[in-house]
Amino acid sequence: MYKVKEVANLVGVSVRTLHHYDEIELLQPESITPAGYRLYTNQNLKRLQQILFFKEMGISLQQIKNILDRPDFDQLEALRMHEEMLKKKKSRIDTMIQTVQQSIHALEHGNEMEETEMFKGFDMKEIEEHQKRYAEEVRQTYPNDLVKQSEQKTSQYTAQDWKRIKEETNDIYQAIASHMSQGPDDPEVQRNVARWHQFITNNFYDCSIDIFRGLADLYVADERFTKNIDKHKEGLAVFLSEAMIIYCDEQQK
Amino acid sequence: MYKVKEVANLVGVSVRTLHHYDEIELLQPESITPAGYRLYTNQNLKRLQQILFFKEMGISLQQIKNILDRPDFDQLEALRMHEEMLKKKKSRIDTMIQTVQQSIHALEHGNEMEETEMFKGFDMKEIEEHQKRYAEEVRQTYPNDLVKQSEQKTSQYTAQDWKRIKEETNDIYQAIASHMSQGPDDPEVQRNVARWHQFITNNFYDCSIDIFRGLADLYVADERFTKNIDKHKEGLAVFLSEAMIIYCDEQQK
DNA sequence: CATTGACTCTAACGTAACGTGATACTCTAC
DNA sequence: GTAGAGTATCACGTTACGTTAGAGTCAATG
Repeated sequence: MYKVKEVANLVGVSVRTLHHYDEIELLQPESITPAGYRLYTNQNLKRLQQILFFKEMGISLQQIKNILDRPDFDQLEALRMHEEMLKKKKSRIDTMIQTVQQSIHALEHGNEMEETEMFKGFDMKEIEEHQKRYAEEVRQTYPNDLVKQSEQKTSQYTAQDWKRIKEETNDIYQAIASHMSQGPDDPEVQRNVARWHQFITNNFYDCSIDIFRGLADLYVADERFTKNIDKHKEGLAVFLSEAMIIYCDEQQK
Repeated sequence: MYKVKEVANLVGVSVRTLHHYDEIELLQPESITPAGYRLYTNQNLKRLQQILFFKEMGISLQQIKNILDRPDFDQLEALRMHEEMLKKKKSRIDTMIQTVQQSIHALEHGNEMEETEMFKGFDMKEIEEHQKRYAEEVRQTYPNDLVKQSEQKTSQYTAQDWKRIKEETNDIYQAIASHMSQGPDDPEVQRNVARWHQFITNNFYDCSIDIFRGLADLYVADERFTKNIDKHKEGLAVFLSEAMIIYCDEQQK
């Protein structure tokens, strides 16, 4: 069992960082003493290691939380991707070292470098590509059979069907959005989440509770979803996601 | 001559980044078209290269500006330090790669890693040390003879002298602080900056205009100075620095 | 010559991930 | 018993842009 400063020293982060991670429920201590002190275990440290690897990859803390909270999170697979990413970062730094050495050489010999040569290595494109790909893999939640089921159903939809679907979607989202101040476990919010669940099963595919839970993650993990949902109301995606998780917890009692 | 998007593409930064650098006077385009378009030259690109190297070192944009604006900025020396820093970053990533490989190995074989082993490489201490040392070297503005002159003078000061010096310092700072809203070129502000200049010469060392200008840089480049001065009023260090530079420009006309 | 799409500008709000400082309680070594 | 280190919460501040909006500019095209 470790106290907060012990963890901070061991790992090389600040106490404030650990407090922050606790606040956002990214890394919550295993237990709390009567005085309110945080106590961390080896299990916490393992999760913290993963967090730091993901951070090194440039993944946001919210996304890291979503990843680590997934029931099907594959630690070994994640470690392999971390290794790949670190090798890419190393390669980028190697390129930058070459650039700086060529810059030194050019300066010492009064030469001019090509513009494209001057900036080799700074480009974050390759790393950002990797981040994107990883995020893409992480949010690949749909089993193929669901995609097929959905495609089978929707391929027969008329424009009228889509209009109805869009209207009902808006209706449900607005109903949930208008109760954001009541909290995600508000009965009215939960009623509409149930509507949403039923709506997906009626119109797209058989949506089990586990799949619905995965969808909740997706709404915040995939910024395209987040953006789209937040068009109804700022912050709705996070709120809806939380409400869906509460709903799933209730259904699975 | 390049337009803003051309530079952005060549270098791998965003247009917004270049706008931002222009706004804070870190990288100002060589010229502006009648339509207000920014035009960059090869000289701008060279400075941008330096900026990106310093950014890679984790130096703040304000500090980068201070460094690059110094008349005695040594580009070759800076490039050498960039190389050194990049090698340290590479070394850190190598350590992290080893950590992740050992983590994979431990997981595959059902072993437990030592806590200290789990977090090797994450620690930014060595890199932060390097940043600090670099910042230290950058703000080493005092020639040794001034330090000696100051030490010679102040070694004879009594407690009464120090009391008087402290009071006069406070007096000058308060006078300047109370005119911050008037702008750094306000006559009253400039009068007190002259007082400050004379005060340093009277009490510490012969303070030439160039040295005074260097001191102005130091007040914002060295966060210990910044913090100390800002105790009088938030933002006073930056304001005083600007006022001192205006004063020096006036003196050197 | 008008149009259009890409590019450019300024302005301003928003954001993530903490740092920092204040205040008060807790714990442990001396 | 005490002092210093460690712990808690709270809340404001910060950096470095991203993003959006609205409007002007430019060059290719029909």
